[in-house]
Amino acid sequence: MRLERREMTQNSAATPSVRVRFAPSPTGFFHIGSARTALFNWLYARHCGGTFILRIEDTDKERDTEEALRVLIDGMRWLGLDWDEGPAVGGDFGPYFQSQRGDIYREYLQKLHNTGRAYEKDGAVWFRVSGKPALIRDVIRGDVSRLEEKDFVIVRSDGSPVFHLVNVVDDIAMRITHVIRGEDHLSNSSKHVELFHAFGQTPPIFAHIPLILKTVGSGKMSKRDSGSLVEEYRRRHFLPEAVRNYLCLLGWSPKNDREILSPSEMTQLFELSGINHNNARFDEKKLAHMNGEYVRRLPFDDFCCRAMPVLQEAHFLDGDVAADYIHSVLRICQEKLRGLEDIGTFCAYFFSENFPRDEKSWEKISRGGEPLARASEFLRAARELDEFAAENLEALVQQLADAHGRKTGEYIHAVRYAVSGQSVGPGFYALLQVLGRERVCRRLEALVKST
RNA sequence: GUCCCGUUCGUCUAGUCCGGUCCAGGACACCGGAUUUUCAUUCCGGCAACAGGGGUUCGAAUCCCCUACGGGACGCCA
Repeated sequence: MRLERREMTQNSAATPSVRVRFAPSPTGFFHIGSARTALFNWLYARHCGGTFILRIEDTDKERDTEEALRVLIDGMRWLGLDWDEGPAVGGDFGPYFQSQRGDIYREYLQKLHNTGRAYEKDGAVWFRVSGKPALIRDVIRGDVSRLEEKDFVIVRSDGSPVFHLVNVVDDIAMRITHVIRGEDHLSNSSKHVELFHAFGQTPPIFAHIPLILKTVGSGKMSKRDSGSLVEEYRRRHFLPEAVRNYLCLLGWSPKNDREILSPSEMTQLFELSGINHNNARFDEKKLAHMNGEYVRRLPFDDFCCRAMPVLQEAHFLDGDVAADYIHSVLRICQEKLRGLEDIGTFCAYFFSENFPRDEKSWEKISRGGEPLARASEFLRAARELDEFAAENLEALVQQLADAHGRKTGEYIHAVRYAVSGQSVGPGFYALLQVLGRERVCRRLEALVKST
């Protein structure tokens, strides 16, 4: 795979190898919008056989960067966005933390002083603009011209360099070919283009991607909005591949009506020119739907591996639970789950006698018949059954229904509620078989006696 | 206020560059039906959009202009 990519770049000899970067500042959160920016950079690098760089813009000393960096790195890894250069992996253009690049910034700043483009005022260093409109070459928007009218600060009076300067210097020093970032930076880009020219450099190609808007209300999504943080989905046991898949479809489309895409399909089809121009509203329901689809499609073994931590977290496995039993439960539940986070409520009655009961379903069942009577009839018959297996149970319910002139559904509803407290769940007969005769009869007895 | 970007079903989008095959396709959500057990699974069906107005053209969702609306940026934040 790696070799193939290298070959591809060599074949398109005229274009230098693509180098893109994701340059977050560690704030302690990994915003879903940042994640998508990272994803688009990653996809483009992988598509072109280029290099994906992770650069940490940690110029704010106030924050607890240790912990904040962890959130970022964990989030990136969780989403499967591996970087070729950056923290933990190194590279030829480091260091990859801006807090460690002071000498490089001073060196570049000197160039601006030498050419008269930088001057001091009020203790800060200012950049002298050219007075001409900057041309922003953007693969998504086309050419955008913008006049940067006023000089701006590039080094604060406390000596620390400003974002605009370090961003451009790093992009030059790291030989970035494409700057893929949020549209909120489009207006900044005229400043950056001016700086590139002042350093005697051709600016990189820009790709300003549309923003992600709040689900309801106006404005872009912020970290305060529900569902806006990557770590939240991780905590809720969403599958990272589902989150990644949803994110790549927000502002980009493979143009063939396909939605579930494997990573290799994604990287193969991804093009910057195919990115939309307009902002997209975030839709948690669609994400949840996609997550459910991924969960149901998981190979069973894989599903088990991912479900185990969820069972543990719900304390379902605190006692001694046989591995076979767990597997049987998971086997019948997988096809019905909307997401791993539902396991807590969906599977509780398999592991505890102290499971929640949905009173509303009971009322509904009671309105339509006499569930207690059906439960008693079933209980008597179930005790006598030779073998407590799905086929036998199905035959038994059919017999009861025939004998009493009732619908099988009446027995099923009553018994399901008695043993699970729910009106929904896995296939009924499989459910009983997995629970086993002893547990089923005990729960039926409890219900019949209690009323 | 100034500058920049945008505008197809409620939402994400295909179609726009290269005008006719689009009385606009897919998906989520919603509504209905089927699976003679439910359902949150699966299958089938339904609802629903080219922001408005002017051009150009035999013909415009697609090209041009204006208006309206939405978004972003205007920091010694990043």
